[in-house]
Amino acid sequence: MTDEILTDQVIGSTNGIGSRRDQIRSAAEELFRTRGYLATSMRNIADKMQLSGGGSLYAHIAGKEDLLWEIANDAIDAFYAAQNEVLRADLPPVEKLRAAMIAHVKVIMSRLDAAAVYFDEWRHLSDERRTQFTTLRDEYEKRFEGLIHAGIVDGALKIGDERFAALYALGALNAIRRWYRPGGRLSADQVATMTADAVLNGLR
Amino acid sequence: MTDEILTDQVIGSTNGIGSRRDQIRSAAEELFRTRGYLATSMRNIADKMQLSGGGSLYAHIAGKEDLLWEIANDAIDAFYAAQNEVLRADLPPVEKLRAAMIAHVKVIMSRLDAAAVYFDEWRHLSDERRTQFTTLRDEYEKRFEGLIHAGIVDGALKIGDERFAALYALGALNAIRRWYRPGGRLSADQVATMTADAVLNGLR
DNA sequence: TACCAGAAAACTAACGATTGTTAGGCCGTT
DNA sequence: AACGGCCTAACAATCGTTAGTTTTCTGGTA
Repeated sequence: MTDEILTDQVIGSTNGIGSRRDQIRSAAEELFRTRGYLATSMRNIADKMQLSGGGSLYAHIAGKEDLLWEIANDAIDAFYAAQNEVLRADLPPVEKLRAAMIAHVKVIMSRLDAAAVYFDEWRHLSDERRTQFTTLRDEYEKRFEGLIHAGIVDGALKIGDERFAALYALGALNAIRRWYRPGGRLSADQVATMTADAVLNGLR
Repeated sequence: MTDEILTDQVIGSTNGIGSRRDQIRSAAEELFRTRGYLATSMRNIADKMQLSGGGSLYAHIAGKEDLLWEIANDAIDAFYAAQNEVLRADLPPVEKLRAAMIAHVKVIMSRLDAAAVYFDEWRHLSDERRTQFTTLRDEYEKRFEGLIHAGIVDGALKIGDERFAALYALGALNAIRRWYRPGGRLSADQVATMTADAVLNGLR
């Protein structure tokens, strides 16, 4: 959003493997998902980076919560970007809803670590940041609900309760992160289409 | 299981409002859901009980993790009890599956705090207890999958992938705990039947 | 009813461990 | 020489838990 952040991102991406800071954030992402934010210590992150003490990390970051905050924003950006692309497309209402659901699920499957922060660990953000986060997330979900509304108006969806339909749809989609793992029996494409179709059939 | 425990339960239930130990467990349940297990200190629990220090709790309990363990088992027992009642009934396959889904959702809605432990906080159990927990939970979900299998064999469900169907169904049902609150616009009965029907229609 | 002994519950202070974070020094590269 | 990256040690705060003491409750005796 700000010039500051944009500058950081450009500088950080000058070498191929990602800046040291990005590496730290990746390590934190995985630990935050597998153990949880509070159960992950700075020394755990340092261990994963093969550093011998949590203090070494502070040459690159300002604090533990900053990592959580950056990951949460990363996830939000990914969901918005995928959704915006769908919203720009010229499709009939139900097709657009289906595309949005598939896009949503694909973000989850391609970013399982960040998704864990987006769905669970965000509550450990500071008060101010937590409010910012939920505001953006609620807006995202509201746009999703708008697509369902359009589908009902269009007549393709017969479900009566719009609010329930949105909660049900997002709940069913988000649950994927609990069991999907890359390299499993079903491909990401298969999981995405099967899930989106199951939700759509459920609302018809 | 042991005489000890049975005696405790009998003694603990002699007064109307529940034993002090039960009150502590209730307070812990709510805090574990709203803040998370690791973010809840013994002093937080004591505060909620209007006690002036975490030490006071140890006249009634052996340790913090015991609270988590008891709540997790409580939740497991509730799910099993509801499922067993359905399994005993003499119903056609799809009706039985539908009844099991409704029963499952109703346990979640009537025990939101315990459900949070069942779905999220259990991972902070000790290694041994965590293994015991997941074993029981997996068995419960396997029985659920059996009902879906029966529905497919019966011909009422047309979904091809049995494993996916089970994961989708449970995921959609479990998501309810994220937004349902007692006293809301929709009654528990409405939410239960609407959700079960949406899932069934999705698998047909 | 008044009393008292024993138990149960709660209070307070302290413990060792772990937490996030800081500061100062060391080493290799530029 | 200067800098970035890492190491080590230490800090204050907070954690679960323990121990010792005091308060409160309970039930039987006078």
